Amino acid sequence: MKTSARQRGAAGPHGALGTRDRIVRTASRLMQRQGYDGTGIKQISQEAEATLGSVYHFFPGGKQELAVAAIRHGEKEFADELREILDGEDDPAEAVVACTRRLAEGLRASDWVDGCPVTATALGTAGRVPDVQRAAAEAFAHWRRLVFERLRRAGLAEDDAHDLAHTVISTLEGAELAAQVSQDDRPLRAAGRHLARLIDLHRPGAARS
Amino acid sequence: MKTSARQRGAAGPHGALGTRDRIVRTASRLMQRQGYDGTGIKQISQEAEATLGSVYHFFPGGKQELAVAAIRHGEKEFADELREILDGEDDPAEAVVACTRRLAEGLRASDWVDGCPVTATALGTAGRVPDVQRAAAEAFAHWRRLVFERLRRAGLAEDDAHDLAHTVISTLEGAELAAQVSQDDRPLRAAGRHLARLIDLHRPGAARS
DNA sequence: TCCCTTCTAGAACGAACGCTCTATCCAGTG
DNA sequence: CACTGGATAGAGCGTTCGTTCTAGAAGGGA
Repeated sequence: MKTSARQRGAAGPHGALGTRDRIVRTASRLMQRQGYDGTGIKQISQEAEATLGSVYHFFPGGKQELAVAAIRHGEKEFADELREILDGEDDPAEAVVACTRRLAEGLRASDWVDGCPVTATALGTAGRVPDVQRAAAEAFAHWRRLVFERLRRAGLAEDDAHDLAHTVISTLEGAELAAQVSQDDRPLRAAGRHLARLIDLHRPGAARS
Repeated sequence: MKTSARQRGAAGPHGALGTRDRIVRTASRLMQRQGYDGTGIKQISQEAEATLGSVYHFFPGGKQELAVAAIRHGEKEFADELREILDGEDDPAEAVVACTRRLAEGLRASDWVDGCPVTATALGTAGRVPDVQRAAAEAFAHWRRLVFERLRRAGLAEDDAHDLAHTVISTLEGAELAAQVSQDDRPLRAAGRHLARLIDLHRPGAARS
């Protein structure tokens, strides 16, 4: 362990994380709430209990490189959660409903402030920062693949699973967004019910319309 | 007409609009692409061919008041489009598919830059600017009501229409977002197919699962 | 004619922005 | 001990931010 001996108080709200990790996590959290342009490097360095020098030491590419790292961090975090929930239920439809519940819990617990960690960062930079947009696209693709594999494991046909994975991710994102803006979890609950019904419709042996 | 005689060249890309209208439209368009924090008052005034004095004359509340006006403008614009599309098809499921097609066309035409006019503005200010968030929530509610009324007109039960309106708006928003980030209209096409199937399921006389 | 309101015009302010730069600290190596 | 290189520290750069302020220009009513 190279840097741990150098932690000053070792306390603070950041545990025993290295400086780089603290910066990335703080950047991810702040950009999730305030977007790319709304989050300053100095604010990140302060809340991460790092200094400006450290930020530019670890991210010579500046704010853009930091934003990419923040998006990738958010992507992995949500991917882990998604995997856990999807694998925690026997029925794929119930698993998706559990996802909507988890998203609603997270939103409510943060007073409707912490939405999708990728959306807010990516949306404010639409096209202006190609690296950020590419990282965001990869995040969506990754999450979609997790849903796709879960649906395949439940026996759905490849084409059906592929299309449904698209709609599951889109609807989760949109419902989380609508819930956040409306400060109301009804969009997420409706999304859960409807996605479950869509998945059931494509289960092997289910009645096709 | 009070101000029209005062238009300078009357030319420019803004037609014969009044100064206030030019400012609102420009603000809406810029915030749609760059978000709230990414869009400066000076940029708005320049692109609107107005001056800072004019901006603060019409919007004494400053950037926040201007953002609220921009969101309301975007809301009305999309509401008109939505109403037109929903009324343009006999079948409600086909109408929703037409919506996804229109969204895809708009995105592609702008090189995947112009997404939802409300989302980008509202997301960057999550909770920080209550007026903006309230305006965004009203926009979503308004669009949802349009879908709800269309579904009711097609004979759906009130509860079904209510829940479906939620999911239609959420999924349209999410799929537009995913399409924009991925620069690919597949999310919107999948969303259209699945939403249509959901609506068909709830048509009066349709087989219930 | 003069005044008043409405609207246009842009200089100027303090604050914050992203970023660069130099200086310092410390563990490891010889 | 001196030297090295990763990491920390923050003053300061030029620019832009949102906002304020004063001045002027264009009709309408007296």
